[in-house]
Amino acid sequence: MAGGRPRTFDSEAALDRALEVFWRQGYEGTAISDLTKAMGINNAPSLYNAFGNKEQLFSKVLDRYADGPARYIREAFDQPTARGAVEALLHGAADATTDPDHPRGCITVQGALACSPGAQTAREELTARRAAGEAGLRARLERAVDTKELPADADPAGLARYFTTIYQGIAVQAAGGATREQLHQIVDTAMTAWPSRA
Amino acid sequence: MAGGRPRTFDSEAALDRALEVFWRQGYEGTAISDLTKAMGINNAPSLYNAFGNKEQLFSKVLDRYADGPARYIREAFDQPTARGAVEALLHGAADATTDPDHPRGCITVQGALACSPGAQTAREELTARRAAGEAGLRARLERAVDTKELPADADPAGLARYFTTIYQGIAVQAAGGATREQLHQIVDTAMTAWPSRA
DNA sequence: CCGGATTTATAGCCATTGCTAAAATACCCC
DNA sequence: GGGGTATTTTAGCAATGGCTATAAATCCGG
Repeated sequence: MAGGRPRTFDSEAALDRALEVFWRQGYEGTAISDLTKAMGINNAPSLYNAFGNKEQLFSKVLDRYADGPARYIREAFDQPTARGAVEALLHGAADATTDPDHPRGCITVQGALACSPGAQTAREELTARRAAGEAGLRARLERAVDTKELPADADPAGLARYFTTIYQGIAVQAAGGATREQLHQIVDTAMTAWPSRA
Repeated sequence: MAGGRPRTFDSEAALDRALEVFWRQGYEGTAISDLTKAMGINNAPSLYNAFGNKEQLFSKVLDRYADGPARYIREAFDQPTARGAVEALLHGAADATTDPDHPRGCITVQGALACSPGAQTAREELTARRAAGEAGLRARLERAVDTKELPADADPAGLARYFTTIYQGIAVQAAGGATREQLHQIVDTAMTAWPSRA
């Protein structure tokens, strides 16, 4: 009743299940036994054999997150205008963080904001991913200055930080129980700060 | 070398030490042994005797937080104008979340955003405290409508959610390493959304 | 139908988790 | 100085943490 060749086991589906658990419980609140149970893996050794240790699994899960539930982030940058990109990003966040098919909030924010010394690596990985998102937004806004969509005196770095702050605040609000409609309204208010050509 | 009457042990100072640990490591990332070490208590039983269990200690720590490092929040509401109150609140957050004498961020946000089922009580307590802060802000903004500082068609509840979102986003930004100056700039941008008397 | 490769499962590592009963100690008041 | 009280200590509970060595079971290629 044991063993055999690789059963072409669907590791993507398993990662999706692991994502749900990490998303809901955070890195430190998730035990290996929680993961094996959720992933349909019977024993811890099988999990370690397939995905490495907890940190490595978490990293793979974050990749899967970016390609799945958070794909809207990358897609937002494809909008023709920078303003459209920011709107797609933030309204997408309002939807994604309240999707009834997933835990509330954003794993990148709530996965490991504060944690014990033993989880610093996970925390730093999340910090880096958040910084990467902000940097991508800044790049898009810089381009908008070049194309004159934004005035020459606009501050792309400052605006990127502001809208990233909105994004992260939305994640906290969602984790606290805010409704989807309330979050969309927050986005509308936030967009008020968009620079007008004086 | 053991025992004795109550040594009028300074429990406030001990709570301040516990606050530092919970603040930096979160509820679930903090072990009782971390707390006893930081608080200058030799044994776990002494801690339980003095402060109850972990949840109760956490709650006491949050009270101490509200009266100490986060006192600026209550004080912000004393500003003569609602706009002044919001500015005091958010600029105060920019300072407090980057105070070199304390861990970065806000314990109310990063204490237990996502956690295991065993820490739900702590999570719910933080959620409630965040909601209470938002409710206080809403009340202040409703008063501003009454006094005509805000236009009659302003939405106090929506504005309170927006500025609370900024507040919480600032906490995440601070935890991620943003500088104090960057946070103050975010606040300035956020205040752009303040309703103007059309 | 067997040998070799591979993945399972069993069992257990060592450390720590939050928490507590019982015993030992030190203090204050009389 | 003795009695009573309060506290600290020692020791340990049952459970779990992440992780792994060993061994059993299964499949494939031949």
